[in-house]
Order: sequence, then structure tokens, then C-alpha cells
Amino acid sequence: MKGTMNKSENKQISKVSQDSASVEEAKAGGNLGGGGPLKKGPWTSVEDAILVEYVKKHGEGNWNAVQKHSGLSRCGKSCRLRWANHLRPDLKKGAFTPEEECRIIELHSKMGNKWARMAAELPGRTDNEIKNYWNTRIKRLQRSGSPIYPADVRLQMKNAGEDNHMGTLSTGDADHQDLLLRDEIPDVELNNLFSHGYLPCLPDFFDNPASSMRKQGVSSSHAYDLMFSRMHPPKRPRELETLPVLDDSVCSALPVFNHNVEYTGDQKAADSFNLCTSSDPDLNVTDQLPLSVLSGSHALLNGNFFFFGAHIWGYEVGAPFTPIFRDSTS
DNA sequence: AAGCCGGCCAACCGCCTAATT
DNA sequence: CAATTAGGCGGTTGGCCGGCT
Repeated sequence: MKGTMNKSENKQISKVSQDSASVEEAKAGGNLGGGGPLKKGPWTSVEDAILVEYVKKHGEGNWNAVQKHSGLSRCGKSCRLRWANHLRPDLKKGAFTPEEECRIIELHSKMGNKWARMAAELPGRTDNEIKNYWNTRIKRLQRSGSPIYPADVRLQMKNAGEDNHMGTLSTGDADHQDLLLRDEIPDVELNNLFSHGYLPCLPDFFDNPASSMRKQGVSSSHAYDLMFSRMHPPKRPRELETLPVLDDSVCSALPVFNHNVEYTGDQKAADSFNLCTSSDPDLNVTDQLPLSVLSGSHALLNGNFFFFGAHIWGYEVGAPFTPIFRDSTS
């Protein structure tokens, strides 16, 4: 998405220039509802204007009434989507900032593919935007190949599953957990994340003072507030009951940094995850399938690097940007 | 110059849940 | 309590564009 906004803006401009008809024309012409077939496809600037006008008058909601009141030949769903993703005045335009990218990765590590919830954490950004960004990112990772999966983490995950702690993560993500626990879990090469700038602000995190390592579990009310404080009031997270909760068994699998030791970024990552190396006897290289073996669907790709993400970042859920360090003297 | 390919994005589709009747 | 409706969410697709060969 980065650096593509010009492209997108150009697209928008060319589109706008295409439909320079007036609102009246639109109402009188092809955009008129009047019981005819609902229009599909790209929105025109005229339709946008009609929708904006409608929302100004009637407010958000009751989207199915838009067609009736404004003559717009679009279904309610389409109107809602258009408003939410493009016309809302509080939308932030432009590429994601490095901080936002960081936040997305962090949030995804906690939530998985809960785009709407992630969007609630990123003011001015839409779930669609985040989803697109993430999917593109995963595709890039897929192509980069040579994934590495931290064996001890997988082991931890398996153990956690056997101990029935997994159930606290997300009851709605059974398949996801299943995926995670299978040996053919696609690994992601951490080095790629760093070298390709997918983890743009990671070094800053590592440089955080150890004093910031206060533990704040996700199940705490603080974490909950953090998670939903910025949510639009009427918006209720569909899977409220499935908030990911990392209990101790899972948290213990998080990387532990010795802040008395100087790490380079890569060393930190590799060290903290016990990344697969040729000297790792426990890791069967053959069961480390590259992402590219997966079929094209995003769904599988998006298999939520749920735990994985948490391990990447070494954050505790609910404590954004707070790396976990353990003093070697303790 | 033309064709191919991948990135990116907007929008649709199907499903789910809550509210309403 | 069941059926219906509306809104919301995540997955997926199709088209446009630019870069590369």
C-alpha cells in the first residue's frame, strides 16, 4: 500500500472525471432506484455525492432506506460499505505510516484476522484497508520463501494445546489452532521480516529500556479497555467472547531477551526464537514447508500467525509496544 | 511497442448475530 | 419462541496500473 496511493488517487481522479454528471442527472438517470435492478460495480462521484447528502440529512444507519429516500440504486449494504470505507469524514487518507504498520502487525499477532477490531485500534483506517495491506504483505512473504519456524515455540504450542490452555485463545478459531498445531504450519522467515522492512520499528522496541517491561495480561480490564476504547459505540465486536487470552503457559513461550547482552536486530530475533539453524537437532527441516506450498487462497495463508506474531514481538497482549525482557540476574 | 505479471484496491458475496416483529 | 430483517464482518474476486521482459 505504501507508495501506491498516487496510483489509487490517479484511479480515483480518472474515475471522477469520467462521471461528471450532476446529482440531478444521476437521480433521473441510471442511478435512480425506483424498484429497478440495483446497481453494482464502482461508485461514481455522483453516487457518492448522493450518499453523502443522505447521511448529512439522516445520519448513519438505516442503510436500506437510502435507496428509498435518495433514489440511489444501491443496496443498503453497498451504501454502508461505501460510506465506511471511503466517504466517512474521519477517514485517514494515504499510506500507512511505519507506526501504523507496526501496530497492524502487532494487532494481528494478538487478534488474527479480526480486521474490524484492528481497524478500531487504528483511528481513521478501515478494516478493508488493513485487510488488503495484510494480504499483500503475506503474499510478499509467501514469495520470499525459505521460511523458518521456531521449534521450541511449536513445541510450546503443542504442549499448551495438550494442557488445554489453548482453549483460552479463541474459541472461534478452532481451525486456526489446528493449523497452528500441525507440523506443516507454514513458517515465516524472520530475517525477511527484518530485511524487507516488514518490521520497520522493531529495533526501537528492542531499544526500549527494561523498565518498560511491565506485565499486563490481555485478560485485564486495562487490556479490554485498550482493545475497545476507540470502538464506535454501536459497534460490538462479534467475537467478544473469543478475545485472545494468553495465559502463563503461552506467555512463557514468548521470547525472553537478556538486556544485559548486546544484540543486533537479527540476533535478537534469532536468539529469542531459537530459530532453526543447521545446528538445531530438534528441527526436522523436511517438515518446514515454505509458504509457497500453500494453495493460492488467502484464507489459508492468512492462517493467522497468531502465536507466531506474539512471539515475534515479544509483547504481551494488551501492552502494545512493550517488549518483554527478563533480567538475566533474576 | 506489446504482452505478461504482480501489486494494489474497491467492491461483492456469504455468513453470522442482534434486533425487531 | 420463531421468523424476518438489518447490520456487520471476513473472504474473495475482478479490474486497473505500472514495471519488467
